[in-house]
Amino acid sequence: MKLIVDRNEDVPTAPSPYQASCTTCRLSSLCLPLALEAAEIDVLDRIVQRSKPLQKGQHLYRESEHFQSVFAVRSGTLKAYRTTDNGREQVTGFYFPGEILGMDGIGNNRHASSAKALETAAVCEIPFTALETLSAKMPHLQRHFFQLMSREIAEDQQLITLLSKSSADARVAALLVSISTRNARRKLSSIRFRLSMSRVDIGNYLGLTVETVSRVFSRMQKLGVLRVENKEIEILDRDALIEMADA
Amino acid sequence: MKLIVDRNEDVPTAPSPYQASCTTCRLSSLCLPLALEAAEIDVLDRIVQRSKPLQKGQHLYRESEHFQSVFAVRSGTLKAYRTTDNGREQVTGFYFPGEILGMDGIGNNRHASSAKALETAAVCEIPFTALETLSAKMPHLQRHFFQLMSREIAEDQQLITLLSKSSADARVAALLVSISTRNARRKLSSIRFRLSMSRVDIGNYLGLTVETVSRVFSRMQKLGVLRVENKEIEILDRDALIEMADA
DNA sequence: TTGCCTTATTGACCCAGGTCAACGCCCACC
DNA sequence: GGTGGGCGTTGACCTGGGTCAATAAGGCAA
Repeated sequence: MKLIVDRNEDVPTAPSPYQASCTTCRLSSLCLPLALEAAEIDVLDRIVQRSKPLQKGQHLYRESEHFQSVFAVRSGTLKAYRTTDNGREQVTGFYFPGEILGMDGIGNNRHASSAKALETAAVCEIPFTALETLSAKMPHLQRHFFQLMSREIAEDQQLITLLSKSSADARVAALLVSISTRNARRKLSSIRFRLSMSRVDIGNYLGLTVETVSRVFSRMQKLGVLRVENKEIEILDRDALIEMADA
Repeated sequence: MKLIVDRNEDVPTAPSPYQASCTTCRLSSLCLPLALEAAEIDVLDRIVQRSKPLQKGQHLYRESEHFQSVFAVRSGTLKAYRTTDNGREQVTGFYFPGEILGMDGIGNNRHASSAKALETAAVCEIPFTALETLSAKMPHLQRHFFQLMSREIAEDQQLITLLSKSSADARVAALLVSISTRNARRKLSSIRFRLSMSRVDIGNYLGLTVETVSRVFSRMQKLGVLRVENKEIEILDRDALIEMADA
């Protein structure tokens, strides 16, 4: 039997192609416009570029390409990853609707990672020089963007902590709790959802092999913490999961 | 026999207590003033607060304390670390002269990590609201601060990559190369230096036990890549070390 | 100087998770 | 609606690094 899950379609409501505006976007409370006043949102809106959705597997940008913009996810999921000197791939993050990616490129004017769509995905492109100019004029925006970058640092540090010592169980649990929490922010179910990423991506992100990820899922299912059916996840015991995440 | 190492004393040159100014500071080419014009540096200088040096073991700030300022290291070394829910400590970074720390606190107005001096250390305090105000007026400063934060993100991602899959040898090698490179930026020897952090801190930072760190040092010494005498390190074969770092 | 305490090294043993291999199941494409 | 190729699961075995323990070597106080 299939788990029935409320899918987040994130369909733009306006008629025109790829159209949407920050004012009407239902993600504006998570995204850049947060903390801006109506008039300010209009100004921001004018620099944001919306284009045709990415297909699954398509790149938004690639490592070491010239950096020009940061991006906000409107729908779908993307993964960011970098390639090590010896050719290994390392997933550094997953990005869901309302989240911003590409900020790691500001430092050296080239992208420090690649970003690829895990499913059909729509993004808003925010040209960085325009954002800078606007930030200098709109203190709220400047503040908010500093905060977004800071949070990305703090989240990376959390991942560092996770990778540094935690067991395989704790890593997987932590990822599931994170996805669950982020779903809740977007008013989606925090206990039933569809994993848009493959086991390979999960393992790569968490520093584990596919086999281990698979075994952890099986084990958690046996313990009655999760229900797993392919990519569909149901969290049966959230407290236990949170417990496992910091063991 | 002891390795003889040029120590970086970083003594302020001016007479007044803890005095220094961004204009005369020999680290200004690495630190915030970078990319600013002389007149702009003076303005920045006026918001920077210098205070009495920290003693070894003393905290600069603690996790979850109210966030007010970021800090630039003037001399000495600090480590940043966070405490996990289950009480484990995780070192998230080491900070050398010319580097900025505390940026992870901007996101939620409280410090996301603690910072502690590994030896006597002097820092410049940069009140964040003042920095924000100044940034809005000085595009170069705003740009530079965005870049600094972005680089912190990119560096954290590099650490994530390191922790995710690399062997113990690769981790230690990568840390040594990093310290070596950062020393070079400060015009110090890139092949002979003193580790200001303990083996425990190194292990904690790299997700290894003290024993493993110790064994790696011994092994590298046996291979003729390093010379290790307590905290004094001499890199004998930098290329081999770089090679090991991405194995 | 002595002595104590913290930090580092080394060895012996063990285990979580990696590796290798086989297999089943989806689903995408003829 | 069949079939091929990826993706996921499971089992058996192996190994890098963790754990535990003993010892050495600094470093600081008195």
